[in-house]
Amino acid sequence: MLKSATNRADGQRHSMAQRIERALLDEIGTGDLRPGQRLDEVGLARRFGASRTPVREALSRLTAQGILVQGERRGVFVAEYSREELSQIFEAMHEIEAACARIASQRLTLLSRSEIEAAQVACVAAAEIGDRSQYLRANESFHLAIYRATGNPYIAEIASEFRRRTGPFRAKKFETRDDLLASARSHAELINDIFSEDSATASRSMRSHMTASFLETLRAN
Amino acid sequence: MLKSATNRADGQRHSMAQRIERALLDEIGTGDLRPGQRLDEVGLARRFGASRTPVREALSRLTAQGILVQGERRGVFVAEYSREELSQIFEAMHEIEAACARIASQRLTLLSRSEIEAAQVACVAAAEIGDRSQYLRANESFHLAIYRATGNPYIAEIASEFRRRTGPFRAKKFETRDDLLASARSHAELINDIFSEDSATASRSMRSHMTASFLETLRAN
DNA sequence: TCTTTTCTTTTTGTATACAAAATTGCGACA
DNA sequence: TGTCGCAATTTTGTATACAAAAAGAAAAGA
Repeated sequence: MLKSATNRADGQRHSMAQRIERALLDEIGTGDLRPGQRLDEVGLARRFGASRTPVREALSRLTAQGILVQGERRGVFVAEYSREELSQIFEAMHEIEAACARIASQRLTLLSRSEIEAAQVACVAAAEIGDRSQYLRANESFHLAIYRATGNPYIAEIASEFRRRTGPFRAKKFETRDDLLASARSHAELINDIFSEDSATASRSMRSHMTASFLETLRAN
Repeated sequence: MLKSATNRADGQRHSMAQRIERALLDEIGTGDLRPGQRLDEVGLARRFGASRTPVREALSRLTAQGILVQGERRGVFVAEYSREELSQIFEAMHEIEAACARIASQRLTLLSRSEIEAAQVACVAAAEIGDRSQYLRANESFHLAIYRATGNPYIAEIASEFRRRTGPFRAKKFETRDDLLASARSHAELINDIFSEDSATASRSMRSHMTASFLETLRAN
């Protein structure tokens, strides 16, 4: 097989290892790969038409990010969390999200306002037609827009990482169209409070949004 | 060469890749490897008496953690930050540290209190004899003890990561014995405020500690 | 002398081979 | 029937080989 960093039709110039990492991240995010599932190196290599080397690199990086965990004995698994662990992760996520909301509310620009609003429009649209996977994407854009609005890529990256890690668990709570609509309504309040440019209000509002999200997630898992 | 996950005299059972990762992390933390320095795969392989494969794995994981960065063109480098980037990183670190202090103050146990106190004793001892590298280690233990006191390994891990990332920059501000003593005195106040078990006080105190640390770091870099 | 082109060397990404552990399955023996 | 031990298989970690791409150096032309 040729070296993989080839020019692709889509113009992307990723290496095979990066492509595999992306693909796995995506499958985990959408819940396609379930927490606790074992990832077999040779199996993945066959699936992606590559050798074990780039698969190994992808798995290693995902492990370093906490998306995957190395089993005590054998194999790499999609990270799986107990109730206790989930609430610890959400506690940490609470803190980061609240900090993002606070900072974002202090640094809002016309651009970031419109990015957040645009994402919210997409959320409402997806919720109204009841398209779950479209809503998941729009919801992610919405939160990423808030992270970007902090103007701080480092805290934004941490927040995104937690979002990726909790993705498969949060995804479970969106079942019915009403779930989506309720989430979108919660966004609306959040936007109001962040756009108020009062950092304490923004932070408090994000905390309440996250608490609600957490409770629903716990119920669904 | 034999497979590397051998039983070692020190009882450690790390793979070669893990050992290389640790070693590099250590050298970066102590400032032995400078920000901006290029890490050559074959050179490292020779240095560690291994092949490129485990070196590659270590570099890949450190890159995923943001300790190293992939240069646009060629090579992996120790992450190097501009003034602007440094202040963004410290802003994020502020938030995490403040959250840790707040949570820790709410969840103090006898064990975590004594761990923090023990680390502080070591800090004072190192500062008094003016042993820089010993102080660096004791200081790290001190902050790790606070992170552990949160009872939340996830937020503790984020905090540790930021500490590792900023290590080479913070290290520069400890030059004279007086620098060490001043830092140790700052710790003492911090301990008081965290042990007061008033979360707002603890958080505020950590913010002021971090702000001071940041300003000194900026001056030194 | 400066630019452009071509050749050489280095570097990077991947494939494959192999050896050491660990796991599993099987059979012997109690 | 249960369990202990041993061989077969799988899995993991590392070494090595190789090909593509990029960087660097040297040579040719203006």
